[in-house]
Order: sequence, then structure tokens, then C-alpha cells
Amino acid sequence: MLLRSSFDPAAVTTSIPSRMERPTEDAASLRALFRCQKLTPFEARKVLFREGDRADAVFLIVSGLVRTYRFFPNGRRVLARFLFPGDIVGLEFGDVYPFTAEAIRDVGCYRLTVRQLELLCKHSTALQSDLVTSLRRQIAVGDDEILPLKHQNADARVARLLSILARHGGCSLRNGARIELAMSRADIADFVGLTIETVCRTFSKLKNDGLISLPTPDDVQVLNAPRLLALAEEED
Amino acid sequence: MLLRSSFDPAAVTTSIPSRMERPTEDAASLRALFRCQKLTPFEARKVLFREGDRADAVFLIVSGLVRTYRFFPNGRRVLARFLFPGDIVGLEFGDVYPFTAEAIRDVGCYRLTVRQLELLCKHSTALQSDLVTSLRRQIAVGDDEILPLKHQNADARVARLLSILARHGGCSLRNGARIELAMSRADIADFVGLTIETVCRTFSKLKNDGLISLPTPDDVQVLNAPRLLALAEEED
DNA sequence: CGCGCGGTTGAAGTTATTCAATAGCCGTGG
DNA sequence: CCACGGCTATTGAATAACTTCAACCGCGCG
Repeated sequence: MLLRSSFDPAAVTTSIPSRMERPTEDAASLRALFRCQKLTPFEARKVLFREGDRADAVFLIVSGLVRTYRFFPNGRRVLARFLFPGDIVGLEFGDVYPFTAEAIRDVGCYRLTVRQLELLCKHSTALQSDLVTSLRRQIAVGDDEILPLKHQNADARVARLLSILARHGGCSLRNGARIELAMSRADIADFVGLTIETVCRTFSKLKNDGLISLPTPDDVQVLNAPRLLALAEEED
Repeated sequence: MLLRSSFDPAAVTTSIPSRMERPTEDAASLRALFRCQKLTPFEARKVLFREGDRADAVFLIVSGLVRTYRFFPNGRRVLARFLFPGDIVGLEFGDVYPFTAEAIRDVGCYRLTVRQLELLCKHSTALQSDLVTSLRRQIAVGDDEILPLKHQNADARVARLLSILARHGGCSLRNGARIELAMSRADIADFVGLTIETVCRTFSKLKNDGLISLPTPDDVQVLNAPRLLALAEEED
């Protein structure tokens, strides 16, 4: 089974933290509103929005994969998050987009202008509350998935990414699960905060240790889920 | 580090400044509501709320300093954030507190039950919108202050912390500015993701390089603000 | 006084990065 | 068709960075 398929509600599982609600179960009104919009495609490499532009639209991703990033002054890229089918992005910003969002693979999404959203919110308490729910979920994801990275060593960081991809791919991280990375080593490195080479070496190490196999550079097969999960929750 | 990812110089911005509004200038209704509550003191080391408890209250910090943290399975502490006077905490949580919040120094704060807040929100669009504002601000702080840490080396991480403390101390990071750390080396280490020893050595290094002086372990005097700020925005 | 605790420093060991070289893949053009 | 160039991934070797383990200092407190 490939995990690249567009969002399948039934496949979503709650593996990691209890405070993460499932995307399909929260913010129903907001999602319904999105689905009234026209489905907008973005080819791979196309930009959904650019850092510094007026933040006048929000997006619901329905298929594909998006990265949000900015650059350090010295040119190194910081990848803030991956956006998966079911994710909403844009609600959290002020006047201006603080990141660039770019399709890694072909993306389908619904686009809603902030103006529209604000107008409709005035008349819908459900929508207002969905807004809050969605923002809360985003903070929870940041705290649970991203914040620990700064304390972890290379193995743990890569394992953590795999666990994130498995969860958002729709299956939990269990033996035999297949995870399609669908992103370059550079993306992985810039997300977890390592160099490309270290990411490569870490994959090789995980492979040699029998935690995963790597049929192609893009396909990870989980061989020892418990140890992988433990690693993702470890520190040095 | 070289420019291995596509890099557009025009897209580079310094991550800290513009989208951060001052805490005292936003969410006026919400803050007003807090100020109708009784001022609650917490002595140093006392817990405002504990990880796993039902998240039934939110707080506005008015004095002192609070840390929020959780532990890795192996016992290492991850310090999620520092809460400064003006900061609101608790709005972002679901049913259960995902962190423990603990006073580092004596704290004064207003406490509001979630029940109260929810009731009042039903009748105040201003309050609802303040809620959203406050959540957005929290995400912005996470993205601007915390997320970059995972890509930075020791010097940059410590410099970043100093810049955060300076800003929240009410003064910008300029030459002659004095920053009271008001927290232990362990707190700093667990926030920036280093060991205590590395934090110590980094302070010594910054001192030897003439960027700061350290009259006492708790007092930082800024000697070269531009270089310190540049460092905080640097990467390896 | 002496004990404990937080902070600092030294030396050795480990981990990640850097620089460099190679392999594999794909698309283009001779 | 096949060669070539460009790009991504991988691996090796040397270096730099951070951690670990250990010792020591200074200070407050019983």
C-alpha cells in the first residue's frame, strides 16, 4: 500500500498524542466551507503563497504534499512543516505570510480568501469555533512533533520524521508498513535540522540495524516499528 | 553551510521582528476580562498546572517568570517556553494540559476558568476574536523564536535566547542593555536543547569574544548588540 | 565548619559536519 | 541508439562541535 494517495478519512488513525484530534473530525463547518470553493491544482514546485506577500487566502490541502519554509540570512533553508491532505494552512498568519508554501508534488487544494472567511465568521459561531479548533490543533502539532526535534540526535530526528509521515500517510507505524517519503533528502534535512549527508547516513544506519529497509531511496519499509517509535521519542 | 537548496536572496528576512505585536497591545477585551479576576500569586517552584491534568483554566501572567515543560521517556526535560508578564497561557490546549507550567520566580497572574471563558465568548465577538488573536500570536512566537533553534549551533541558540529575553524584558537588544537571566543554566539548556556545560562554555565564549560581559552568572550586559543579533539569526 | 548546590572549566570521547569522490537516474541532443 | 550533463543520493575521510565524565570553585545554610 502506498501512502501517497489523497486523503482517506477512514484510514486516519490516532497513533501519537491524545490531544491531536483527527483532521476529519474537527472543524467540520470550516471544512465544509472550503469544499464549496473551487478545487485548485498546483503543480510540483509551484508556490501556494510566498513569504512577505499579503496573507489574503487560506488553504485546505486535499491531495499531494506541501512544504513551508523560510531562509536564514546565511542562506540555509528552514523547513517549518509539511502539509498533508486534510491540513489547513493560513489561518494562523497575520497580515503577511511569514513562510513560503510550495507544492512538493502535485497538489489539490481549496482556496478561501480571508475576506470571505471573515465575512462568514461574523454570522457563524460554528465557523468561529472551528477557527479556534484549527489553530489549537496546529499548536498541538508543533509542540508534539516539531518542538522535540531540537533536543534529539540524528537517529531520533529521522525516526520522528518517519513516525510523522506514517501517521499522516494514514497508517500507524507498524511492522511491514510502507512509507513513501515523497520528498528529497534536502527536504528531510531542512525539516529535521541536519545535513543531507547525515540524513543519508542515518537511513543507512537504520537499515543496517534492521529497523527499516529501503527498497528505493523514496520507499521506507518498517521492519521494527517498536524500536523505531522508541527512537523517535528518545533523546541523545 | 553552502546554498544547497534553491535560495532566493530577495526572500530572506530576519525572522524575529515584524509580525510580533506587543503582548499588551492585542487582545484587549480578553485582557480586560482577566483583570476582573482575582490576582493569584505563585511562589517560585510552585506549579500553575500539571501535565495530564484537566485543562480547566487559562492564565494571564502579570509578573515573574514561568516555564512550561515535559519529559522525554528517558528523563530528559524539554522546556517548551518561557512565559513572561503579558503572556497568556492555556487557550491553546485541548482537554488536558500537555505540559507542566511552573513558576521560576514568584509569579503574579490572573486565572480564568475555561467554563467562564466559554460562557462569555458566546456573547462577545470581541472576546472570540481576541482568542484567535492570542492563538495566532502564540504560533508566530513558536515559528519565530523556537523553530529556528533546531537548526542552530550552540552560539546561535544562546544568542537567540538572549535576544528573546531582551525583547520580553522590555528593551531591545542594544549595547549597554542589561539582561537578567532569572533562570538556571539547566533551564537555559533545556530550552535551547544543549547541555548545561555547553551553555556555560558558550557564555564564556561570548564573554571572551567581547559580545557580552557577565558581572554575575545571572546578569548579562550586552557589549556588541549587532554581532549578538546577527549570531541569533545565524546558523552553523 | 562542612555539606550541598549551581556554575565553571578541563580532557576525552562521541556525534555531526564538511569536503570530496562516486554511483545511479533521467532527459536531451548528437 | 547511446553519450553526455545535470541532479540526487550515497559513502569516505578529516575536521569541528557538542557531550560526557570529572574536578573544582564559590556561596549559602544548617
